[in-house]
Amino acid sequence: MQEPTLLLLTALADRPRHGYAIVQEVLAISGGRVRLRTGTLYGALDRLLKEELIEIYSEEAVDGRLRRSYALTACGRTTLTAEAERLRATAAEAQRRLGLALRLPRITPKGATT
Amino acid sequence: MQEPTLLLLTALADRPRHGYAIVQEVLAISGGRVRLRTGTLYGALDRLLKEELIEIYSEEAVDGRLRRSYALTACGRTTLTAEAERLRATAAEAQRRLGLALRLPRITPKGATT
DNA sequence: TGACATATGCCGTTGGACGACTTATGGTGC
DNA sequence: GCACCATAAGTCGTCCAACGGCATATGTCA
Repeated sequence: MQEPTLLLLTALADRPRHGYAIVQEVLAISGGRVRLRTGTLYGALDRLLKEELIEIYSEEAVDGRLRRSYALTACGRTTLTAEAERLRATAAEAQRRLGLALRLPRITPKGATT
Repeated sequence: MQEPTLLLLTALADRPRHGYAIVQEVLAISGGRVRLRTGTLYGALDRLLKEELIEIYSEEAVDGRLRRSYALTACGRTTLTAEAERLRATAAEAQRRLGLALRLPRITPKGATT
């Protein structure tokens, strides 16, 4: 699972949200770093609905325009929990290894002037 | 940055490694979950060389066959550090939100028999 | 009136990951 | 002696998630 998808699920973790609110929430979660494109958003929503990780929570007509809100399914919650744990472990291992780094002699293959 | 790439950089975080050793290391780091295909590996190595996140550390001829080993550059190390921190923060936020989950009434949009 | 936020959605492109394949050596077991 | 697996490096075509751009519509504020 890639970051945009994971952030999307995270945005639904505390409560259901509609499309535009998801974009705002992902922006907040990621500290302004990830601005979901609507192409990514609705593509991902369709995919996640198909995979039954999310479901339509409500459909209201606001000014004759459909407003859908989406929620995590139980399966989606389980998946997000697992993904978050996997991510945490991967990040921890990377940080551990960065700390372990050996101070190796720097070989300069092309005879660069060091 | 996607997971395979991040794991590849992580595999180089403690010391230089050649291609096959990277595959083994990524397998270990990920707890047997991620088996890098050689297509992914050499594609990523080429890309990361171009981006100067990694460099060729040594080239020895073993039995007339070239064996290259790759190392993180300073830039690669910085990037990996940043990516790991970003990942850690994302995972933490997901876990926090999973804990925050509201117990909302379950709306069953299609009149499903609960 | 024009700009911007809110809000939903489609479509074509791109790029990273993937699966399958090739080549080569050395060791282990039958 | 031969088959099979581990080690080792690499290519190529495909696929799909993400992306950028676009269309559409309403409400609000200057």
